[in-house]
Order: sequence, then C-alpha cells, then structure tokens
Amino acid sequence: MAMATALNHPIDPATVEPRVARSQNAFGALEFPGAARRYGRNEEIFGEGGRADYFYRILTGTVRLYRVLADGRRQIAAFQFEGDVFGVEASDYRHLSAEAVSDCEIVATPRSAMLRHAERNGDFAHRMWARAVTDLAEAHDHMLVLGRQTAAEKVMSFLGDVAGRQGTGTLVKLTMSRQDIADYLGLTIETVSRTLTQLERRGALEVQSARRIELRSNPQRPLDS
Amino acid sequence: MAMATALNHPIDPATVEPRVARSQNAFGALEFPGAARRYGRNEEIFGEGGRADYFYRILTGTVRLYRVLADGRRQIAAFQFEGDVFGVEASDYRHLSAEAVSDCEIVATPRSAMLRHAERNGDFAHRMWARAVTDLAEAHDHMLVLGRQTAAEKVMSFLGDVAGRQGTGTLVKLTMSRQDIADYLGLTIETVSRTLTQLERRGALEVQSARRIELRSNPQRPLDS
DNA sequence: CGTGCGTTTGAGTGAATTCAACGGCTGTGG
DNA sequence: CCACAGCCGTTGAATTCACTCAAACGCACG
Repeated sequence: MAMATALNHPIDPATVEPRVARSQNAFGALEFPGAARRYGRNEEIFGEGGRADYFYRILTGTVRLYRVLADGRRQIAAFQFEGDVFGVEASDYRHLSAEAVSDCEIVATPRSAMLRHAERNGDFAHRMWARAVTDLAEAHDHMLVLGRQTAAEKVMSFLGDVAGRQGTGTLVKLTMSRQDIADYLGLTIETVSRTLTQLERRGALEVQSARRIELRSNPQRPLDS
Repeated sequence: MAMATALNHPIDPATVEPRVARSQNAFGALEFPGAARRYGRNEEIFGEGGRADYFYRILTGTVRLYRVLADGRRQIAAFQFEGDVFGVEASDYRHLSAEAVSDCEIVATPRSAMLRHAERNGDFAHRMWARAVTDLAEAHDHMLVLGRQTAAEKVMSFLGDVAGRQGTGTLVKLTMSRQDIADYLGLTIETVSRTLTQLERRGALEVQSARRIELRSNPQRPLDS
C-alpha cells in the first residue's frame, strides 16, 4: 500500500469527512408500497446475474451488497441500513448480490411500478436520480479507502462511517462480523482483528465487546509502544 | 492482498466481464447544448469542494476523476472518454476533482438547465437516472478490483476495460501515464511497470511502446520462468 | 546533440497475508 | 440454571507481495 506517513498522523474519528445525510432524498413509505418480508441472518435477497424485478427498502436490519470472484474472493460494495433503498438497477439483471447480515424486515416493490411512478411524478424521478448520484459519490469515497488507505485508516474510516449512520456519538454497535468488515475493507479477518487491538493499545478506541466499540478521539501517541 | 491461486489461473482479457455499453443511455448533443472548450494536458476542469454548476460532456480526449487524501495520496475513481458525461452532482458541491489527462474538447452545460430539461422531459430524466445507476455498477466493479485483486489481475483488468472502450480489439492505446494507471488501480508506478514486464514475459501481452500494448489472450504458462 | 520527463529496473524493507492454534462468547439442551 | 458445543474472534510465527529508495534508461523536444 501507499503508506508513508499515515501512522504518524493521528487518526481522529471526528476528522472523517461527513458523509451525505441518508435522510435526504430518501423515499417515503407512501412511495414505496408493498408488504414487508422477513429475511433471516445470511439469507440471500437476490443474487448476481438474477433478474432485477424489484427495488428494496429496509425497515429493520442490515444488508450487505457484494460481488465475488470465481475463486471465492468477496468484495462487499456497501452495507445498507434501516431506511436505505437498494437493488436499484437500470438493466434487467443484477450486477451484485444481496444478503441479510442480521434478521431483516424488507419491503420489495416491483421495478416496473417504481419506473411508472417516476414517469408521472417528476419530483420522485428527481429524488430517485439524486439517490443514485449520492450512492455514486459514496462509492467514490470508498474507492479512496480501498485503494489508498492502510489497514488502520480503513478500520477507523469504517467505524467513523458506522458511527455517523447510527447517530450514537462515539459508540459503535456492529451488526456485522469481522469477516464482513474485512471483505468491505479489502483486508483479511486477521488483519481487522489485529488492527483493532493495535488501535486500542494506541488509545484510538476501546473494544468493549466484539460487536461494541467506543471511539476515543485524537489524543493518541504515534505508534511507538 | 487476498491472493491464493490467482497467478495459477490464466488471466485472459476475453474473460473480463463485459462492461455496460456506454452508448446506451448516452446523452445526445441536442440534449447537451453549449460551446466546446479546450483544456490542455493536466489542466483542472473542476476541483473537489468547488461549486457544481455544470455538467460536462467530452467531445475528444480523456479525463480523470479523482480524490486525494491530505498527504497527497490520490485515488482515480474513473477515467472518462469521448462521449462520456461527468461532473454530475446532486448537491451543490463537487465531491471529487476532474483534470484533462490529454488535450480535450469538452462541452459544459449548466446544471440548472439540465435539471429543468429533465423536469419537462420524462424520457431524458430516465436516461439521466439510468446513466447514474450504470456508473454506480461500474464503481462496484472497480471496488472488487481495488479490494480483492492482485497487481497482475488489476493491470489485466484495466487493459481489458480500456480495450473494450476503444473497440480496437486487442490493441490498447493508452492516453494516460503509468502514474495515472497506478492511482487508478491502487498501486505504485513501479509496481505497474514491473507487472507489465512480468505479464509480457508470461506472454499475456506485448508492450510495443509505453503507450501501446497488444493483449495476447490466454495461452500463457503459470509463473515459473 | 544535450536536456528533461516518463518509464524501467534493482536491492532491500515492510505491511498485510497465510497457516495454525488458542480463547471466549452465545445459545441450546440437559 | 448450568454445562457443553460450535462459532466467532484473537493471537502467534513465518511468508510474500507490493512498497520505498535509488539509479539507469530512452524517447521526445528544444
């Protein structure tokens, strides 16, 4: 990795660039009708290459969107949380797969109905477009993380994002496993684990339990110790 | 990197997943009015954080879209070629920067005019949305490359993409420098260079000149030699 | 024919990986 | 309510792929 001075810089969750607020441009329940369905942990919602007949909206739970290589290497493109809309495709086929990370309640609406609604309702069409453009901006953010950050930076960046989404200040409750985090950040499960303990030793955070992490802002020694 | 067996698999440019055809959903000249402006090599078109008052369409040349970290590490999110539309933002501010890779002719149209046009023309609004969703799918593809592929796979993937865009079969004419390629693939310039010579030794391609590469499909020994 | 930038090559280092074993939490059945 | 099983997470040791630092090469341009 391109590294250089990264570990000499303090890694402060507060300096993580603010992400675009999700509530903006979200779709209301009225514009996203349909019965909620439950999905169990690790259940597939749709698979790459399948037909893209529905758009989805999460009522509760966490979803992972990912692609896999032939030999099984997996890249999670994004996690989707409560209120998020996913599975939006322009073509008839899925370019990635979706699975429930935790138990979920999800509403599915036919793509055809959404497109028809957008045709008639210019404001809705605009919000659908804005949502896509915002997702694209987030994807660009994540590319910077994947391509140019170190393991420590990746993990801090991820925790900062999740904290921002949860709005619980510096306390992060993880709904996903270390493997999921690794596949999101382009690391191995061992590196994620090791990096968390190193960050803890450096005082950047506290691993209260595997799925519960408290972020401690800047004051943190370089990497001596 | 997650690697394992990658170099034992042949890396065949023909097996690179077909990308979405760019001609689909493109915007016609009529729908993208404005005078063309020339940009010189490495000239900035817009910068991260600046106001997003225009959408751009390339008549000739190549553009890089990128983000940079405070210490200068750069990630190129995408290259844009002839016919491509870029600089499309939902918010008023740029989330990334754009520069001319080569001399370019580019048309700029006010964002307000585009949005007004989309309001009145449902079909245009739909194509604008479809373009954004397709760009997002391409971003997801690139995340898989950045997060889970080896240097050799990254370089082959990149060359396959460019070949696909140029439609010149197996001959690739690069308009960008090794540094640009490195920053697109999350590698260093030295690794890109070394990887190209290794791939050449393995018979996967021929570096006819620095900016001209001929792809030779599969028949290629593992990595002995 | 020099000059300079972009590219290639070399040597050594290091961050993250692989392979392996151990630890600890959770949830279920006795 | 406790004990056990299984999964998830952590830690250790050795390896490796890509990086850093450094120098040489070569093509384009003046």
